[in-house]
Amino acid sequence: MTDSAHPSPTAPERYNAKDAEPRWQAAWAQARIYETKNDDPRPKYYVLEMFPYPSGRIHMGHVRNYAMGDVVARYKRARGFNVLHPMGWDAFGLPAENAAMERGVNPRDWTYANIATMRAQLQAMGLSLDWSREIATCDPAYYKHQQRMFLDFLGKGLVTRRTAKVNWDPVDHTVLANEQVIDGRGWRSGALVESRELTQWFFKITDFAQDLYDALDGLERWPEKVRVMQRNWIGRSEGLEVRFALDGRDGEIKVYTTRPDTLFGARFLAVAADHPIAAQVAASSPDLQAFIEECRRIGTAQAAIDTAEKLGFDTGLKVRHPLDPAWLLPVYVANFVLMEYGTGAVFGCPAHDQRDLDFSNKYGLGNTPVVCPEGQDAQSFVITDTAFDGEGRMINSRFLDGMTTDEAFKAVANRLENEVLASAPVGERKVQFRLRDWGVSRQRYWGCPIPIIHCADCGPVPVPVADLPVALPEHVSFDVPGNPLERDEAWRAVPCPACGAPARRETDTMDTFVDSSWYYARFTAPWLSDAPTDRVAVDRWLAVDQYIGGIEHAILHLLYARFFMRAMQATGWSGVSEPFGGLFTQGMVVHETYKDAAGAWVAPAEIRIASEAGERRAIHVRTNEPLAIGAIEKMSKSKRNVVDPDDIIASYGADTARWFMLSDSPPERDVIWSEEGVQGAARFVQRVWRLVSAAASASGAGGADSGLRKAAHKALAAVEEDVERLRFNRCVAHIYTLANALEEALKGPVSVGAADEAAGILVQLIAPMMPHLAEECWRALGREGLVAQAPWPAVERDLLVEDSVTLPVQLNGKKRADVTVPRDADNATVEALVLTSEEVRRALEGRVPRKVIVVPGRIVNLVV
RNA sequence: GCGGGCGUGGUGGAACUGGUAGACGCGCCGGACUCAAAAUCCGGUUCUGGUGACAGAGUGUCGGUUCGAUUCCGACCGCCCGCACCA
Repeated sequence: MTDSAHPSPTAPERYNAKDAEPRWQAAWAQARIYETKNDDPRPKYYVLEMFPYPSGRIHMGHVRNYAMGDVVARYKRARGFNVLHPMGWDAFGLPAENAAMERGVNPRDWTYANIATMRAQLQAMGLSLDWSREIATCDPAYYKHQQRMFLDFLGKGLVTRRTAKVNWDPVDHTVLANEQVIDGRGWRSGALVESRELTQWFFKITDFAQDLYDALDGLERWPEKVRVMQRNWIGRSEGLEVRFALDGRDGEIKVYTTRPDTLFGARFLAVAADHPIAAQVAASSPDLQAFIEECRRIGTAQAAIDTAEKLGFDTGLKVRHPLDPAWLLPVYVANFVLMEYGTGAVFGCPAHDQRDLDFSNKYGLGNTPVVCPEGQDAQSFVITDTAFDGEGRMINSRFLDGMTTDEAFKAVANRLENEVLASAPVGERKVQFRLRDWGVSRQRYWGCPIPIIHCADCGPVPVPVADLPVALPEHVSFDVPGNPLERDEAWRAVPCPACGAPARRETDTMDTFVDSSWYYARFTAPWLSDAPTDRVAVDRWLAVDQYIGGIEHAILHLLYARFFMRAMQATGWSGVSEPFGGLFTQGMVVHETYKDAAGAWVAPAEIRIASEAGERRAIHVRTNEPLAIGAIEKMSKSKRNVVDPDDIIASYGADTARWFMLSDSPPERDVIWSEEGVQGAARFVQRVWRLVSAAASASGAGGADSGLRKAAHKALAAVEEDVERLRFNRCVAHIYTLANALEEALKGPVSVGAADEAAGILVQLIAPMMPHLAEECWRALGREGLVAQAPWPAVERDLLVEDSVTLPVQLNGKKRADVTVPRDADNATVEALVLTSEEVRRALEGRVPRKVIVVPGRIVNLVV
């Protein structure tokens, strides 16, 4: 350091992150200390952050995510675990194709260039990653195994091909899974999705619906919020499927209901617009045909559903009530009935379902209340425009009258299961799920090819395993919209593996969520070329002990991965069914927004913060123009409130960025990135360096050092507890407290031993968060080797126990005094000491306590 | 509408299973060092009254349980998130 104009002989040098960080990164890489061996006998710990899409550059969200994971990895390593902490790239996806279309680059070249940039950025963060296990999902060495598993799943009946109504994204020109449609719009493009009938490959996630639902209860280390979301998405319900016979003609309509108890309240039947019965009637009714088309038109625009009125069309058909063949019910086609759920038909019970009531009131179908709330007089119980959907006693329901809703459910189910219509039971108990099968076909180039060959004679034929991978053709053009694979005749034309006749390859590729559904399993043995997984390795490492990522994957990725593990288990590629034992969803990185007088957004890099009359003001660096400070929002290009990690690392160093990320907010909440906060973190980096330097050169001949030792071990114990629970902001607070104590101690006489011990503990406590600074300090203290390899220090429990304890004394719940008592004094002794205390006697003003409550070690309350 | 969560100083947030509310950081105010700046250090910082020790009030609002409530219960107000014609 020679940049100081007036170097002081006593002032220690400033810590230079720019010099130290690359130096320690090189030292770690050279010692290969983060490379993990599968045969290491120590207990395993698998920590994983959701791998990034190589979009070009890392952003602050990545910094936060990976900083958290790295703290856990480094801490667990110090605690003696064999830690697996790998990194890879979720490398297939549309942005690569968009870049190809806009700039004429090859998607592969674009992706790998981004990977190179982002890998360098992650390395500059000093993450303790095992780069020897790096994988990219666009590598044929990866997706070949995915194709293999696709074929295995197909063999097990877990993959099917069928024609179905699917969500079509007109902007991205591809199909989307149900999970990828948010509020009727594509999750990436934001375009309103359209409904199209296409032949698609599906993963039969519904085969595991019950297990995926039940196993959520066992995921105790997942946020409750995510479990609730998955439960709702799977949407389990128990009910009865009831067959209604058509009157005056052959046929029946199947209805699924969760309320068979209300069957005597039925007033009508309604079927979906695309129900077969509707089509039959429409064949001879142009009016119904027009109505069905109207429903379809409205139905495609999901957003219209909220405002859409309940509309129906009377088909003229009648069905017989299953509990009374003489009772006829009209059949409507209704716009609110979904073909996709249940049987596509419902029976309408207006009194006990709001939607049915609205419909009934509109078409004058009336209602019959059949469930009377407890405590309500049955005679006067009338429904007008608010349906009653609670529980109660059955009324107007013949043999059910007087039963509870539960009893009535069972009674109806039992009777209809034993009633016969056309040689089959009228009713059947069924469990329904909202979850649909996962459509994985995507009409895009930059994805994993589906390993199927279509033959005119043999139909879809699996590609033989020996022929895998089905690799993407390298030279493709994007000058025409759509999937270039469809136009690549040289790639498409292949002989049928079954009969040898000329055939053509499947041109759809797999949803990129397939790629990310098993990468964590691949990390356990990524070098394997002849199989997706090594059973010994995958069974040993999984489940991932701590998975960290954004809440936006609560359903998508986290549900798909749970399915995929089960499918891998069914095909022998894993012995484990749950991929992630512990899940943590971190909050976003947000930032203030700034606008100039003209209303244009101004980036944080272009402003400085000044304070005038005690008020924060934003000033434009170049023009000195005052700027309006706007709302705090998620970092986004459109609001220009983005801070580039590279800039922060260049000016402050990675440790400062990591420390600030971890310090300011609880990790599950959003963190506000602020210039003041970063500067605070940078100040602390220098302060630690100064303190450690001072401790290293301390030469005091002893003194009252037990306070310092206590502070060090208290901080150590507290950090242990909080880092285990990922409460990094509290770890930071404990570390500050220790730094304050050390600084205080170094001002007076202190023993060299105590100062050295406390400084050593301080360095080890910061090491998981600020690894480079910690190494530099470790060396300054004269310790051997790398702090990254040093075992975690042991807490001396004796130091945590105080000999005497100062108890607050309350009078009627208000604190009036402090009284110091021996630690192990019994309640009577404490009471005596308190009552003789001068302070307490003054506060009592001669009154005698009616009651004395002593909570050992905590508090004393006197009631007067 | 249904489900989940949250309301604490100027600010981000602490407070273990009911036991000293505001730890720790940021900001701000005052001071020291300096020709000056940066850096650093010292003191203060919930509100009200008082020079002061101290007194009173205080965790969205109202009520309850308790010796004692940010914490438990009830009602209400506000905010955030998820789902939403699911039969």
